[in-house]
Amino acid sequence: MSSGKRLAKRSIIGARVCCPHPSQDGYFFPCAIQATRTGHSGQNRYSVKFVDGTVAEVKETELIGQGFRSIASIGLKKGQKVYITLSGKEVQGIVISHQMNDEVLVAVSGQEHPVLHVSRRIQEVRLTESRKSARLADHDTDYVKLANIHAHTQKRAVSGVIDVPSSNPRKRTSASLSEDVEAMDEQIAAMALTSLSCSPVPSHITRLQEVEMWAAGSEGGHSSSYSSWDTDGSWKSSPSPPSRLPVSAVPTPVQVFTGNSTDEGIGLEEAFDEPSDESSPRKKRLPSRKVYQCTWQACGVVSATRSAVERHIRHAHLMRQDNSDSDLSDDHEEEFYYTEIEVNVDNITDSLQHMNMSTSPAPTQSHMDMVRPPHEDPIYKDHQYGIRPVESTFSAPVNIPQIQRSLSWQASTSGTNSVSLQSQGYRSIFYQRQQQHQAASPKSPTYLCSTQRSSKGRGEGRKCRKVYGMDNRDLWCTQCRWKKACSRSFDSYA
DNA sequence: GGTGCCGGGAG
DNA sequence: CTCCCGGCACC
Repeated sequence: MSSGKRLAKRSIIGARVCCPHPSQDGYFFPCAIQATRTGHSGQNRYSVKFVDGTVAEVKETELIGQGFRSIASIGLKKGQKVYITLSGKEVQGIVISHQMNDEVLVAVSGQEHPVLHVSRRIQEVRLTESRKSARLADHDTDYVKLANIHAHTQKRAVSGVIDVPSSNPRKRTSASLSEDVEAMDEQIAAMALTSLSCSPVPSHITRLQEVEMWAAGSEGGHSSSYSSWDTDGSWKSSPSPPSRLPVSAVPTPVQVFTGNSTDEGIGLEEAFDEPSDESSPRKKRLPSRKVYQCTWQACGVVSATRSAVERHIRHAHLMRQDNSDSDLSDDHEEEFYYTEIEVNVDNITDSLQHMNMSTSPAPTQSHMDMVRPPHEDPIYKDHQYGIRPVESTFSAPVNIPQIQRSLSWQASTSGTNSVSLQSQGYRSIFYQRQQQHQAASPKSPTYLCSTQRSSKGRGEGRKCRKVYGMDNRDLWCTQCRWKKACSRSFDSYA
């Protein structure tokens, strides 16, 4: 944009549009129109330039953007990077599914919160960034780290996958899951690894992977660049911003939201969202506390205590009237149907209110899952892994086998650089948890809620020192570093 | 001896 | 405030 030649006011040249990237099979990427000409058939053809410098000539009908086709006219493939508005902020996400009814399930990831699954109408999904928020900038940072770690692992595919939502996902067999894994690996990984240097966390990447990659990426020496539209309308490309790994962010379960499109009042979004008041430098250090959300399909009831949510699940979903006075049933089945949410104390009141409003039991309470015995749940079969994902209302559960695969390749590829330090720190948590849960019960979940420390005697929880070791003191929570009461709860669940 | 963390001090 | 650490109670 320094040609000095002034473009006509309405010139299409330079317009930001999106079109399928020639080397990214069907995935739409932002690009800028460089030139236009009229083809033989009278149809306009456009020369566009992508972020990565790729120039392609495309037909007018391939362009998505103002004056061209609208996003609503296309089908979004899973893995497509998109932007949506979440609580008034624009966030990056990855398409998990684009349903026939034009509903798009998007996985959004942030710094101090789990991966969110957000549903949006196709019209509300954008292929390009419409504005740059501080929050989004942070996301960019994280995603660059992901790109870094991908590069570090010599482009080995992250074995994450988006589970194809089916009418009844629970009936899917392990075999079909595995097939999906294989089928999607190539596609998704290719997108994540190649020109998508600023790609968001692929939704299919489990929380574990995500954390590990974050951790690993923060030390990444690989200079991947990230690009975005600058305010002057030109592409800006810069080296990876300094990493700001949220070390203190304890892995928390994937959160699933059946968020409506109005962007209002989703509890976790409140915590996720940053208040306009940025004046306090200590914002990110706000103490947080945990609430417990029922993950039974279409429920989402939030309780302040674990026992409360367990009671809710036991009575409302498991239809158990027995054990009414104990916190857990004999088989602890209710443990699988809630998840822990960490919210800032400042936000918690609002969060709870909002969550109760926006994720209150949906009218689909009569879901067929209620009549399906738990042992038919494929998820149950995966408990051998000791990892229990939260199920999505949109039937896009995290795929368990991937976690295993991820662990294995992470283990085999770590140690090539300083990356391994932090990722190992996190990995150890999960390994230890796995072992503990396996020992405790074959059904024991991993992503489990930490106990409130106050209810446990001192030393019963697992602290940063134990988890990370003295060598990784920088991974400890601040409290532990200061020899104060650990602010994290590595639940020993024993 | 290792660990978790209270209490208190320095800046 | 943040950051650090002596020292104590547990294990």
